[in-house]
Amino acid sequence: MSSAGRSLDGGSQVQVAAAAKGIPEATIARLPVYLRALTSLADRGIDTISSGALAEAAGVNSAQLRKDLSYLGSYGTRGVGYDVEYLRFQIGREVGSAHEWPVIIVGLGNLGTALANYSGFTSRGFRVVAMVDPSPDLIGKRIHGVAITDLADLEEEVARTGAAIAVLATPAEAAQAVADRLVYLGVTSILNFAATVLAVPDGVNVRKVDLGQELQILAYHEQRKSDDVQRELERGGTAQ
Amino acid sequence: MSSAGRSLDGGSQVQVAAAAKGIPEATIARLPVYLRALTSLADRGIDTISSGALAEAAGVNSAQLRKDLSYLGSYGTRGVGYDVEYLRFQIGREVGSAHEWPVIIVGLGNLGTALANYSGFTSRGFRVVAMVDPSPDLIGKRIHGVAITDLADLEEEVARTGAAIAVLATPAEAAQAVADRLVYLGVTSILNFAATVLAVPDGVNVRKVDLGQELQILAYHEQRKSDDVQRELERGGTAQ
DNA sequence: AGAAGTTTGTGAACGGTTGCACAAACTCCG
DNA sequence: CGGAGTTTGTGCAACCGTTCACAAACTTCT
Ligand SMILES: NC(=O)c1ccc[n+]([C@@H]2O[C@H](COP(=O)([O-])OP(=O)(O)OC[C@H]3O[C@@H](n4cnc5c(N)ncnc54)[C@H](O)[C@@H]3O)[C@@H](O)[C@H]2O)c1
Ligand SMILES: NC(=O)c1ccc[n+]([C@@H]2O[C@H](COP(=O)([O-])OP(=O)(O)OC[C@H]3O[C@@H](n4cnc5c(N)ncnc54)[C@H](O)[C@@H]3O)[C@@H](O)[C@H]2O)c1
Repeated sequence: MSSAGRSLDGGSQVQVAAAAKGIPEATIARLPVYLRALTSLADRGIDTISSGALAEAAGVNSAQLRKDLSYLGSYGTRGVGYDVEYLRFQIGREVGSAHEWPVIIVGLGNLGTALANYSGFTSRGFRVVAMVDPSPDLIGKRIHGVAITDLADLEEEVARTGAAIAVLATPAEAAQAVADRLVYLGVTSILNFAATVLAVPDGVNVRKVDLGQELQILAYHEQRKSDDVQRELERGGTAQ
Repeated sequence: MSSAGRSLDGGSQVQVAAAAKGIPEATIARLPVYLRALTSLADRGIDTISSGALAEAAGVNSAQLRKDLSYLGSYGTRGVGYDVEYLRFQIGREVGSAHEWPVIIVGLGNLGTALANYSGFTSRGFRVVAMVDPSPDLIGKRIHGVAITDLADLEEEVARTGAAIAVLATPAEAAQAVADRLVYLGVTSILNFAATVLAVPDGVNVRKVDLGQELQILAYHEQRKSDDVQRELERGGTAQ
């Protein structure tokens, strides 16, 4: 039960909910980066910026930035640039930070607790409205004024808070079962920290964050770097 | 100082160290996923698997899996499949989990501490050999037998441990300065958790993990889901 | 007002990634 | 031993994402 249309994930985090309107997935992934850069600029009192400067702040090519923004509309002025505050508003509206999203965290071990304590959450339009864990040691504890409740009460908590976004920080073995329950309860977005591939029906978006995977990608490149040095030494030493 | 060839990051995590040999970056990003699936299979006593079954476990298309593996060599047997243990060894060798990589963590607040406590680290070929933080409350504390040292001793710690991979979990404001020092000390791979764009010279690989970004991508899709419902209601109500 | 300078928005070319479809290579069974 | 069945490895075509390059639209200066 509950492993219908797949829509799995695996390395490339691309999966669309239904038939998309038009903005490419790659662009969507960059919008938050632009938003952060704009916020930083606004904080420093800058109110107009060119695509070149904003692109540099966001770490992308300026043509790419302009193309990305062009999917949202024509919010710049030729010969001038973009109004920081206005552009921020427009991207924010697109990304959905107009209203505050209620989020439920499942699993409050090492990682889940760190996430719950994280303040950067709030400033980006998310609020942790519920936290559940089966451990008696954790139930009742409060983080930022919200109490941890029993995993058994997951149903009530989701219903009570209306959270559509869940953060999964349980052991890998438990992740799929929890995800199934969440999906059944109407959760349609899951951020998965457990090192496992989640099967969810179509219409549910899953993004995974896998620290081990990231490190292994870095290790691969490290490996190649030392391989190269090795090869160079050999070439120098025993010149064929 | 120290912002030479850029090699920045921004949404799409693609950046190659030098001139790559041949394996596409997209494939490299999936190898750890395959590795994890193979380990899980091996634990369950399965010793042979077809591309179809492995692809399902990894959440990818079977043609893609076969193509990915073909970059490494011909490790399968037609009509049979892949030997789990052998394939695991081969991918592991490629990814660099043959030897254990020393890793230094900078910044041991909420997140850094959670990472340091994380055991899944070790099982994937990484060992936290040093942890530094400027806070007097943290210096001297031990996690898994390793003591937290003063940020001022960063130079000695990197030299002593020979770590080429660093994990950055400092506040965003401090990240660039720490990265500059790390790069100067010879660190060539950085996993960045701070919500900021790092500028590093060519030859240094940066991967970033940004929880806020991930949530905002999910929020975007949530937004569109409710937009769709909205539009449908309107269409039903005031049928033009 | 007109010319020179600046910067956006986008068509078009390019390069990388994915998935199909099928020959080649194997196993199994009669 | 030969034919049926299975599964890999890969050429190829479609797709997606990135970057170049330039006209259009604006500002500024004279
Ligand atoms: N800690 C890290 O830095 C880190 C990094 C990357 C990935 N992860 C992954 O994140 C997950 C959590 O890691 P952690 O270090 O916090 O582990 P942890 O063991 O500290 O915490 C797991 C928590 O989940 C709870 N739990 C157990 N069974 C549950 C269930 N069926 N439903 C809901 N909750 C349940 C436990 O009570 C515990 O509080 C793991 O899958 C881990 O692989 C952790
Ligand atoms: N906690 C999370 O769940 C979470 C999630 C996503 C991103 N982040 C990001 O990760 C980073 C760390 O988050 P956190 O919640 O652990 O913050 P934190 O404030 O709990 O920890 C930051 C740590 O960095 C140390 N530090 C301060 N200045 C430093 C410097 N110059 N060099 C080295 N260390 C320094 C501090 O002493 C502290 O221990 C932040 O950039 C945050 O935005 C955190």
